[in-house]
Amino acid sequence: MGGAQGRPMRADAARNRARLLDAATEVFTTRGVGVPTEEIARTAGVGVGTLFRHFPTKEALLEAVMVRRLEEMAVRTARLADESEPPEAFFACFRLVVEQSEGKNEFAQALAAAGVDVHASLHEPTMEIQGRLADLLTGAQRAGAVRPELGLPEFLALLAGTSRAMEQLGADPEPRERIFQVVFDGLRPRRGTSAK
Amino acid sequence: MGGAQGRPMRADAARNRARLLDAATEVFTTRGVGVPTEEIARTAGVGVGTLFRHFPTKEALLEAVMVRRLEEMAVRTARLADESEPPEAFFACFRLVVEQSEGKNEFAQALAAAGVDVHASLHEPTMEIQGRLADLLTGAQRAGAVRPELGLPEFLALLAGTSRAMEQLGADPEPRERIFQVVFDGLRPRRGTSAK
Amino acid sequence: MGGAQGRPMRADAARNRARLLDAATEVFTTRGVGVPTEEIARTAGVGVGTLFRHFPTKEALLEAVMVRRLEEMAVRTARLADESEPPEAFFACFRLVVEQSEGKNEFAQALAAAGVDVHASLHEPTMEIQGRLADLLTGAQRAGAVRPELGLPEFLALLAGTSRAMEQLGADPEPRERIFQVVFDGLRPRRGTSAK
Amino acid sequence: MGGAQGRPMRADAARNRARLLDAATEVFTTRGVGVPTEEIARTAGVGVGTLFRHFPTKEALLEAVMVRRLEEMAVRTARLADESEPPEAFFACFRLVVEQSEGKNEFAQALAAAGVDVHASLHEPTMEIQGRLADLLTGAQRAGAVRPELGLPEFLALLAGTSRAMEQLGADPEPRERIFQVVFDGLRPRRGTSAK
DNA sequence: AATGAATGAGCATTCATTCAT
DNA sequence: CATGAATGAATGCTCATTCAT
Repeated sequence: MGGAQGRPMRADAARNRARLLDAATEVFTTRGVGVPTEEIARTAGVGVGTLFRHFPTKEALLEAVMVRRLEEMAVRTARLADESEPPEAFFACFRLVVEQSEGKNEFAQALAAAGVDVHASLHEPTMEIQGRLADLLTGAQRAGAVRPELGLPEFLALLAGTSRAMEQLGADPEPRERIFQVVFDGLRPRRGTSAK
Repeated sequence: MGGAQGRPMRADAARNRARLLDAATEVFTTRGVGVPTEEIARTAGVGVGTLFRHFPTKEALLEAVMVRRLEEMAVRTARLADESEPPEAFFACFRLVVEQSEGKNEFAQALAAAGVDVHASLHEPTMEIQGRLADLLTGAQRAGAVRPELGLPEFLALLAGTSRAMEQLGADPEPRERIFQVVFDGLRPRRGTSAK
Repeated sequence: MGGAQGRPMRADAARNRARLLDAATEVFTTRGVGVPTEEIARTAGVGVGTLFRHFPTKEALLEAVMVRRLEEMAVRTARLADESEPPEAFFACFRLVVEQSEGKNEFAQALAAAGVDVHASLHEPTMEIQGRLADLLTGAQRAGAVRPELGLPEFLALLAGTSRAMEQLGADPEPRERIFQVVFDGLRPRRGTSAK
Repeated sequence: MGGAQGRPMRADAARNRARLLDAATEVFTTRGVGVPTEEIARTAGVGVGTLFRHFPTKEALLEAVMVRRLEEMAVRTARLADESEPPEAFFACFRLVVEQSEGKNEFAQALAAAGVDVHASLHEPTMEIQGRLADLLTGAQRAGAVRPELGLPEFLALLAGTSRAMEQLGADPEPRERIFQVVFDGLRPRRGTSAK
């Protein structure tokens, strides 16, 4: 599955598609989803027509950007999960997802505003990541590293929230690290609770 | 200060202004900042002309909505801070601000996207709240209830992030409470650290 | 019924609406339905926004133009039918409809291409005119002035066809008159048939 | 004259040209001249590039379609004229032209809208048919079967108009026949006139 | 002061035509 | 020669803002 369509797509077409995705990611992230399509095309170094040949709708472009980010995240999450043991993998993936999600919040809102719910093409990678995160959560909880009462929804909400906090904080690494300390400490089981 | 212009503003004008603010708050919060001004006017039961007489710009209306929310928050924060002692006041205000901020995130982004930085009229109430929050933070830190290494920026970022997490979580109180538990526990000083 | 909406519409708004209809009629008739909306607005002396305030769609404008022509035609047809006796009224209305329909053919095609069938607002005046024409036809047939085997569809088709012929012929009255002679003579009952 | 360029055109090129003409005839007739060129190419089973190699312009394609139809009509008209005597030939050709012209009206309008007048390449076959029709008309008039006062322009206008009437009427043969009866009877000389 | 009609710059999208593969 | 990706001018429509009533 994945990119296996009928024809293999011409070299230049593939390059333009990639350029458009890169440009859109960059522009949407830094300047918001309100930027004119024409500007995205210009940033990618192609004409508007090309943009609309590859993505029939501005919304479709937005979606494709998100799908790609989600897929990348899925791959990296999977790799991290394989490399380390449950508790470490859990926290490493938490960091990864938070950092990869920065600037993506607006996308989701824009998409949600457009269609009734999240689009079909987003569903698959979303589910894949969520499944992996659910496994990491349970693993870390079994290992006693994370409070057992937390469910997947709270975990995902914490990811989104931490990402939002980072957006507000800027690039300076020290304050960012302090935010992670707060959240990670908060995730650990309470002494009294587990000890009793 | 505030609305002290030359004339005291006619009664019906004041009522229209209030209606517009209410309508804008409602509409922006539930349907986003992209809603046409005309619709806000209709919701308020006035014509567009009236809207633009009171707020010279859509952005100005957005700003006024935020100012009002911030002012309300300042008042309620002040009351809370007076009623209880530092550590309790700190956590109570944290809850208050988080709950009052839900749905407001998009506003801030829209405003930030428009002007270079936060606008002048927002500066005053923002400063007031921040000042109060800063006091609460230092008070709680002195009382040993909050990690001493946290600065105001991290605190504000945590507020924004927690609010974001709540937006994602919906209205069910139990998961929301678990989020608060995580963040509040994370805010407390580490055993080892304080023991030294 | 008819134009009786809630409010009576401001004077300038009514004038602009009329101007737009006039301009659209003129421009669509002489240069086809492909002309940009902007040009119609310019011809009417208003901005595009005004055009779209009055007619939410280019197609809606097209429709309104046709409705007005049909309504005018209904009125004039009714007047003619009242002034004269069946056979004369029939032929007089035939001429009238043919002359009023010139240039209108393309409209109908454009509308038909857009929606599946003729739009709701066109239905009423269309039905009114068709009803009147049906009455005229039967009246003329009873008076023995028109071949009895002709149905309403053939009659309407002949109207459209004669109008088309006139479009091709230009303004010179003599050839036009000869076309009418051919069609009118052809409409009369055959000797043999009526003699029986 | 005609298609006599330098090279005789490769076999596959000729086949593509024919396919394109067929596809264009089909598509223009059934769905109007507004259909994108790409779709015509797809229908023909070739790429757009090929279309534009054979016909430098969409308009040129339109023209070529009409030329071919006119040429076919010229051939069939000639054959009919040879097979029968003046009056019968006249009416047979009238039927033929009317039936062949259905759906073609829009083409002519589109072409007329584009250039100032009918294009050069259309001139030759148009003249040929018109000459033949003129001969048929005079022949039928000499034989006393058609009103002598009718000129070629009126005749052509009647052809166009009858064709338009048929378009409106649909495929049911009985009403169509009644239209022909009306027009043919109308074309015959008036008793009183000829009796004098 | 309130109203809502008018305005027009701005945007997403289409499509005839060109050109690299 | 064929292909179909690339192009960008053109178009219908929206919406913040102005202004006549």
